[in-house]
Amino acid sequence: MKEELDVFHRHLAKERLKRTSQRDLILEVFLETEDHVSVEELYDMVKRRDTTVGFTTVYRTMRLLVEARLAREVNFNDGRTRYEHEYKHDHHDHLICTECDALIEFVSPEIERLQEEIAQKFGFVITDHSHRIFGVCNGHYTKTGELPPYCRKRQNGDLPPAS
Amino acid sequence: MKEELDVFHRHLAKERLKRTSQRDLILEVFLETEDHVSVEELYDMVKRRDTTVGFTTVYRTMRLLVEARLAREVNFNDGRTRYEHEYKHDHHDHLICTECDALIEFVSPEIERLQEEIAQKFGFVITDHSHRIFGVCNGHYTKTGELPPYCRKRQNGDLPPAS
DNA sequence: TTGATTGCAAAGCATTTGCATGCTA
DNA sequence: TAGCATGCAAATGCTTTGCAATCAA
Repeated sequence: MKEELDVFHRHLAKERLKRTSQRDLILEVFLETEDHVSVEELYDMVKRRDTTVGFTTVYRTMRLLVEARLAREVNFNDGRTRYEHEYKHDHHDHLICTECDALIEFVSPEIERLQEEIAQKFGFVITDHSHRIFGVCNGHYTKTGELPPYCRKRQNGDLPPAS
Repeated sequence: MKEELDVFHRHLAKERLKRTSQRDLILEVFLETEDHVSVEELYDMVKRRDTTVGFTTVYRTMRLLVEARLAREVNFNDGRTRYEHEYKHDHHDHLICTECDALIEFVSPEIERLQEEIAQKFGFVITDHSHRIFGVCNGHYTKTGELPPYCRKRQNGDLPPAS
């Protein structure tokens, strides 16, 4: 927590921006959740600690956190941008259950390597990527209906079909 | 062209929906472009042939084409949904240049296989996936500034950074 | 005939912007 | 003090919906 705050403040200083209580609070609340929060969800959480913080400020602060490489935008096709921790979190991709709010993070060095190969073949320099696998999780096709333990719940239950 | 029209009409019949001149025209125009068109772009193209067709009808027809598996939604983070041909077009993913409108389609059976492995490991049944690699294409870091020939132009030049 | 389709206008949503006020450096 | 930040309201941009008129089956 301490470390991320330092990173943020250094970023603000570098950009000649100002440290404010709102910005600090939003970062603090963001760091406390391991969920993939939307601005609205984060706003609700922030509001519980300080009712005066505005919606717009959360939007603007999330942009700053992305610039400071503390947050990373993700999109699960539910119509809103979500954010996950980026600082000292290895890159990963997502398995997304379209039947429930199950979400699994996965890492595949082999896929990353193949990506590089492909990019190289076409003369591309990769800056970023987004690999989303949509499907149906265990709990939704097995008879028990139980969610596998590694299926962490998402915040919003309703995902439209994949794009 | 003929074949896709048949597929469409069969889909309409199956769903007890009606064949209309607007729907036929929109499909026809969609099939004529190899671009990843947005609804707005498609609407403009349709308008040139029939000025009476409405915006809403294009939206609604694209939904039908997706249901009929003639079109596939894609999203390049430019704030609008785009569509590409799906009928008899093998699945592929995209390399997207964030500096220009270059777009490269790629296929990687190895990545597809690894995806399956990962999904299986987590008890997922894959229904769909979206793998987008954002980066800078050849023409934007080589001295010549020339676009490689396989960089097909997109319609809109301004892509925001990757999500 | 009957119910689906159309096109317009209006509504919905997530996100951004304008601006007067407030606060950091 | 200078100018960045804030929060509200209004605007934006894409997409959907309500509805009366129209049209396919």
